[in-house]
Amino acid sequence: MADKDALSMRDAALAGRRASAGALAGASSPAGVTLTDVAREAGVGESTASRVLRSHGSFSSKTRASVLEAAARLGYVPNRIAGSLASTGSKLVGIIVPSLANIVFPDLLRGANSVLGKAGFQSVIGVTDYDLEGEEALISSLLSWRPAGLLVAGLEHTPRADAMLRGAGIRIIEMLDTDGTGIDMVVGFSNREAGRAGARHLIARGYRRIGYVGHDLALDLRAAKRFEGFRAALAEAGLQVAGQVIASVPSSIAAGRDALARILGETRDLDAVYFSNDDMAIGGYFLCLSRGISIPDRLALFGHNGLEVARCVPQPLSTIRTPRVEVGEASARLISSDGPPAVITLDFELIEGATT
Amino acid sequence: MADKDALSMRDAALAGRRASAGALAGASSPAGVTLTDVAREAGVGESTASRVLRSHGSFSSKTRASVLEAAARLGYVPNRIAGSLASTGSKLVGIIVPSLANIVFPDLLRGANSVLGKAGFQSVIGVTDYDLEGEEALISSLLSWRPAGLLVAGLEHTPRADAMLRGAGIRIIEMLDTDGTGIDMVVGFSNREAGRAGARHLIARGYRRIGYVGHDLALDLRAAKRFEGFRAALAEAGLQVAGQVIASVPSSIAAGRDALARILGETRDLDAVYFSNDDMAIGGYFLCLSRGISIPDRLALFGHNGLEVARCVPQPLSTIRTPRVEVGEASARLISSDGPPAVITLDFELIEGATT
DNA sequence: GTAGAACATGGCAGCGCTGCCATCAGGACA
DNA sequence: TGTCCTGATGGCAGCGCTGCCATGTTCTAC
Repeated sequence: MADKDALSMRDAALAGRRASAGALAGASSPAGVTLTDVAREAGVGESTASRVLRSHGSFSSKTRASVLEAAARLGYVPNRIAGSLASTGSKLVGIIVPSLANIVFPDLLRGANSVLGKAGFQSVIGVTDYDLEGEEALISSLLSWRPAGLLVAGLEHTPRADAMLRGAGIRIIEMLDTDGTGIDMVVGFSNREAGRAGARHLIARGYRRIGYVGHDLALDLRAAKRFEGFRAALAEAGLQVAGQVIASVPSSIAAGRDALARILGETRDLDAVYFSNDDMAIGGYFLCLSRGISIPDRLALFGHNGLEVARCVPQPLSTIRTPRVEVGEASARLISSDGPPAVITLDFELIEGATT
Repeated sequence: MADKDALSMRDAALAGRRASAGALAGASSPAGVTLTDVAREAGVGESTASRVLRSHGSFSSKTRASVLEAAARLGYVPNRIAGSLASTGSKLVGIIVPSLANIVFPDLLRGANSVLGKAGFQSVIGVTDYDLEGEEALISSLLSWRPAGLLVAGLEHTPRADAMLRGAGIRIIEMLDTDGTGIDMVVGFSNREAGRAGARHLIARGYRRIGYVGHDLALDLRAAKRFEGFRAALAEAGLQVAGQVIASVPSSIAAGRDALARILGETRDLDAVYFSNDDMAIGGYFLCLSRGISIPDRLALFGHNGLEVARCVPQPLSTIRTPRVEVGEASARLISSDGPPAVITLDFELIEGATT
């Protein structure tokens, strides 16, 4: 099927090139065609044309045909700015994420966007770079587009951002974190529990000198919560973090590799390392490969997220698969819901790979 | 100007902080505060309030203070829908990409979004899933928001999409591909040349039985162009593709791993494999690690994109670094440019890793 | 054959803002 | 002292569409 589609697409595309030039030349103005023009051309009233183009209300099939034809002939492109103003409700949905550099957030976006698209919404994105002040500015900016709803990653906001969200009068969905109090709807999982699960897994496998390798926790609040849960679970088992290195840069494979190198230099006899996420862990894994450190015999590695690369390395990484796409999808579905505020907790899954 | 705008808004926002809590309770509706309300509250005319809030035109500093204070007190959120309609020009920019699953496109988005954000634009995204019909629908949908410009990945479109783009009367930037004819502005690099460069590199290193491992070329038109260039360069050297496997799924690490396994089964004595991109190549690399196939002695690998993971594996992948973020940035900068149509070619860089 | 419902349609007032024009107070200048 | 210019301000007509209401028109049931 894919092949056939693609083939016909290609033909279509090629044909288009040739034909396009002449077509629009006839139209008076490029994007300046209004509903009034269409109505006049079709010989009907504005309201009727509007009804036909929105398939809303009643009209005869003859009218329908002539309006549609007129619209096509003029190359009419509806103006949703005007439509939204008139109907006071914009089919836009704002999505705010801290970063696009980590595949986690594109995954989230992907899930949300696919559901939103099908429901006729348009996603407007904002990237905070893990800066809550920036988030505040984005919220204010997005709100000015009078979106139908707002999806925001995380539960932490500045006081003003919080106030704006509460006062916005639209559905607000906070994503990826259930450790805290939400404003309206919350969709995610407990990072604290994820951290505990990782720790318990390592403990159950008999590891006792467990180190932590992380990235900037002051910025990545969810990673900080995992670390918290991780430490708590160690404490419950009478253990403590045997050593830690926290890179002061965003998480990345290179950062994980370098940070593991550092912790191995600083802390003797580690038998396992818990990483703030899979990017970092995979970096650690590569370091071990390079140095010939035997995994998991001499060192066990545990990550978080369940990225594809972590599943595909020769020894699949032990990690926790998080339902990122699903969180996006579920969040998007809530935009048009009218129920009371609620928290939706999706399960994460501990993957017992070959690195523990 | 953009900066000044932002500044005054910010002031307003800050002032609002303090007052908001109590004020909002008093305001009739949460987001229902209009410019008229602010003007009345401040004891000035609408136009004056509008001028102050946009830092546009002249007004006394006393007026400025009272308008800002009134806006803050009422928790005013400007309505850009109305603003855009009145000024016939929205600060929205549409960005259309084929996918979010491959980090290449989030990278592109990231570059574009960072520049656009600073210039006061809001990104509206659309994901086509590599489907040109879907792209057409998205273009039509995005155009209805009367964006200031549209960034689209790729040069190939359906005839209708092509016509819509040409007739939109806004800046259209086609990205990531310069092998073909653009509509307005084009920012990217030659995938064909990238393919040739890869082939020439392998040939120069003495490889002669070179295979190709790719993913669905009917969908990923740029990968197809690379393959084309790759074959052309081989032909110029009197060689041909020694064998090929094209996965009928989107590119992924797993797909690359499996496809390399297949080609090794099907084609004897390959000494190098050119992959459609780094994801696929890294999958191949992991297969070699698992099977103990010595790289590059028994098999050389070459990818495309220069992903982080490819740089961090024990033997850095030989590949071509593509300026994805830069393409996004450059494209975004063109949105507000008013020059004539042009093509901006950014350089890719061949990285001689350890796998060739 | 006719009331009443159900369909079809057009007119028009906004949605909240911006852009243009008109107005008016001062100061510079001859 | 009068003229002109500049700065500061308000009034108001739309931007293009939707929602409501009014006006036919056709159909159905008795």
